[in-house]
Amino acid sequence: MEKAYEPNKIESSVYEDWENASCFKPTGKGNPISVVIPPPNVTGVLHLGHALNLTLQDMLVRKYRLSGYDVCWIPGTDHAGIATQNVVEKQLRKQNVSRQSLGRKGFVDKVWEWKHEFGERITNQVRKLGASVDWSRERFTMDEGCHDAVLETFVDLYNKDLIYRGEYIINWCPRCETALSDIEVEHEDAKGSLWHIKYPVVNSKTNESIVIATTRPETLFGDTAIAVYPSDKRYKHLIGTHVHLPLTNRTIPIIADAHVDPEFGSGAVKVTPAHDANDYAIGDRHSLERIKIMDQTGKMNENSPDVYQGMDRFDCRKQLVDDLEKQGFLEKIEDHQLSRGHCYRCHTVIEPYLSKQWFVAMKKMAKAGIDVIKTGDIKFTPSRWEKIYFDWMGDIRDWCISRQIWWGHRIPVFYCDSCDDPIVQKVAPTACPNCKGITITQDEDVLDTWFSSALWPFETFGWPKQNNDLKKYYPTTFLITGYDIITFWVSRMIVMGLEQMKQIPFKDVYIHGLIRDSKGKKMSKSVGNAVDPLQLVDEYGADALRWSLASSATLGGQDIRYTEEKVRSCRNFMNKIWNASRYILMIVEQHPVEKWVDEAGIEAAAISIGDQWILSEFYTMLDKVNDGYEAKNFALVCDLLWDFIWNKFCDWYVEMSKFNKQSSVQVLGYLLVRLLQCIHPVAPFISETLWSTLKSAGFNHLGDRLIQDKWPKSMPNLKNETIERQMTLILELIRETRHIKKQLNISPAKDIELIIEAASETSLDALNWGKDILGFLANASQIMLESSLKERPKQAVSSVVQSVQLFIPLKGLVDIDKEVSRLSKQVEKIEIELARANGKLSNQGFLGKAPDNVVEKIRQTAANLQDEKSLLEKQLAGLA
RNA sequence: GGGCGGUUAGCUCAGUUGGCUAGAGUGCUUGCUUGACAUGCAAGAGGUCACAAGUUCGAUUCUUGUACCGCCCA
Repeated sequence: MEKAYEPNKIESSVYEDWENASCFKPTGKGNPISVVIPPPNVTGVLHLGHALNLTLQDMLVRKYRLSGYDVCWIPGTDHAGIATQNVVEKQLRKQNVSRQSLGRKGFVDKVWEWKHEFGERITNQVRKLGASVDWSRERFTMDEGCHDAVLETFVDLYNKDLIYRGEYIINWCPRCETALSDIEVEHEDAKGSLWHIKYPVVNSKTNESIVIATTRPETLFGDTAIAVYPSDKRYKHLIGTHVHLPLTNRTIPIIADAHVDPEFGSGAVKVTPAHDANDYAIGDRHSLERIKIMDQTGKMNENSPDVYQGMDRFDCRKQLVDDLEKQGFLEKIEDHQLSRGHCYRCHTVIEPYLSKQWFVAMKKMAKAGIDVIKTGDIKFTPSRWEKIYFDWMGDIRDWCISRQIWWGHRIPVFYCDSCDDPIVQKVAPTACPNCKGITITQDEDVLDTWFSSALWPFETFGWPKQNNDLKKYYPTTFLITGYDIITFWVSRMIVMGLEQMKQIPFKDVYIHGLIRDSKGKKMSKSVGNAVDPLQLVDEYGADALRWSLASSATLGGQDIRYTEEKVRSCRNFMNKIWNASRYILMIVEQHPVEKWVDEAGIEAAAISIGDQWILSEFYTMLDKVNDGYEAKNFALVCDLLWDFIWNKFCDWYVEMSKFNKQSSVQVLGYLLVRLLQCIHPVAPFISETLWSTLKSAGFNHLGDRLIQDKWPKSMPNLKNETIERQMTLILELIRETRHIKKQLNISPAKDIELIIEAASETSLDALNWGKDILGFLANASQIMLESSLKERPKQAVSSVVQSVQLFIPLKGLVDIDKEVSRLSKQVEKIEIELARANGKLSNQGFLGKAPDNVVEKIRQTAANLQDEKSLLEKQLAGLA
């Protein structure tokens, strides 16, 4: 074995072996457990958030697999409509090719080419992280099966009046040239202006004008009214009159509408029904005309005066404000804070735009989605996300699902040239069923990507085809994802699962935090603070990265600050495990084992008290680890394993075992095997590698692969609290002895003599069996143990540990003054604690109201402290 | 404007229904080529648990308020 663990030499071959041996496929035995991966964007690259997400799923999946379940974990990728189209378009632009010049079919072909070329990049990254997904079931949200599921759902929902088409104000991205759903718009506070513009009243004898305040002057050409609050005294007399629309020769009416806020700006607002959602509503109430003044790229169109036509909306704003001012229409400009919507894909400012789109009637379906959480059929961890979910679902708006792009599932709606009714069906009709017309065109739009991801938990198992997988694995067992896509994805899967499957899509939803940089900033490519997980895998190994992420996934689901130091420390831990194994193998080589014991034989093989202690500690830890998995407390699981392996097994037991290697070899080997089983879900590569090393080095009883082995069995009979407590005393005595040596500048290696007085029966007991260990690890070849010393040893340094007196005779090295000061300090410390305990015990309220066991504990503490204090004082007196 | 989360050691974070002397990793100090590991070993130092009030025999933990930081929604 190498002196240090070198992950990059072994990881890929280990993974290949698993894959070749079909280790990731369901065994077909045991209770089914099923999971679907949140499909990453097929054209994207893996970031640390994916790494965290995959690690957590893989931990549960591997734990379930070891525990004998029939685990089916489905991988896949998402076609990510707008994002992918943007990426490919950008590539084409470099070759001076536009999407339009290729035509729809040519462009879509290009995207498929791209997908075939780069799609494997991301799945290989998933492999690098060690995710044990069943690649034979890999899916893509645009593959044939998913396409069929999408068509089936669309047609079905349409027939049930749950999908409809209508002309409304939607969020339009003028750069992507498509509609977006409400949640695809990111709102940002921005500094803007409030322009006050004068609209001259028609035929006014007093040359009166009405001043409106607007944040978007360029939409002026689309104004079809001015609205004021009905009882507003300033404007009441003008209601019903008309005003000149500045810079045009149109006139528009002044209307009264109760939704106008008289406090805002001047109290009068311009109404632009085709470019603002509120104005649309006003326009609807007053039957106003809707005039679109921009084209789909955000440029002013033919409905604006000639001079502005073709101008970008923001250039137009500048020009228009300039012109208004020159012609005296601009009253004033005020600073104004506003919230501005941006496209979540390209960050362009969203244009509210009147447009005919397809919608899913979420309002009608939301209640069922809320109920399954209320009843507890679906549980969110941490539960606070349930409230977020309720808020969103309770106030939901219908979901705009049509996108004016080419890459995606084309909407299965067909229009006949000769009649009006749309034909909605999975297969393109050859003739119109109404009028037999044969000129039929398909709807140009594709569906929102999230529409297909919403079907992911059942389309991946073959739906709408009914098959065994679907029967066996739906609903899935759990879902792990980040809180940023609860609304985008989780909520929609729930709604669609209930609608199409009549069953929830998953039972447990674990929501983890997002990964941020070391300063708490969101990681992003454009800011340049994004970290490539693959680079970390190369440098530190996948296991180290996985461990660092899993140990940050606490129950609270807080965001995680990434630091490379953390990964490095986990790499060190992997190396520790590697070297502990290396040591044990060396011992096994020196002391070959004929037959390794199993659970049935380990008790008899645990000869020394150290053996019994470490087994007890191990099984205590194992039970806690099992509870940790139950609670999905990933960080706790990691901490428990780390603490046991490093701080108990390596630091103490392995060191103790050097006292008698021959007798310890069984327990060393027994525990090493079980530790590898325990760490396998978090650190699959190193554990599998060590497993095969062990197998070829005398551990003949091991199965071929750890991944297919078993999770360790609990052994309550090997847990022994007394031994654990007694060992604590021995370890503390060792520590205290080393401490004294250090304080007196005595080499730790120097052999010394120990004189110990243990007055109580339990401590005397502990020392009787533990004194060999004490002597060995504290370098004391002579130990004198008494229940009661006749006199204080002369020329000795002393201390008290758990009411046990410790003397180290050191002729000529004892400095009385220093000893007095050292022991006095200890007394002082104890006195503080003692005062606190006695304070409680003299408090009638405490004695009367605190539970008996608590009172008893404090009594015991006080007695122990008192005891230690007296002993220390006795030692002080003896020094004089 | 509404909601959520956070504030614990120099740094990054745990802390399970209120109860033994508040923990870990990292960093720091000191000493170690101890026959697995310097990616290590040993021994240490380091905290008025943001602040204030309240509930309680008892508050890092529960309630309210304040301050600051972050996120989501409008």
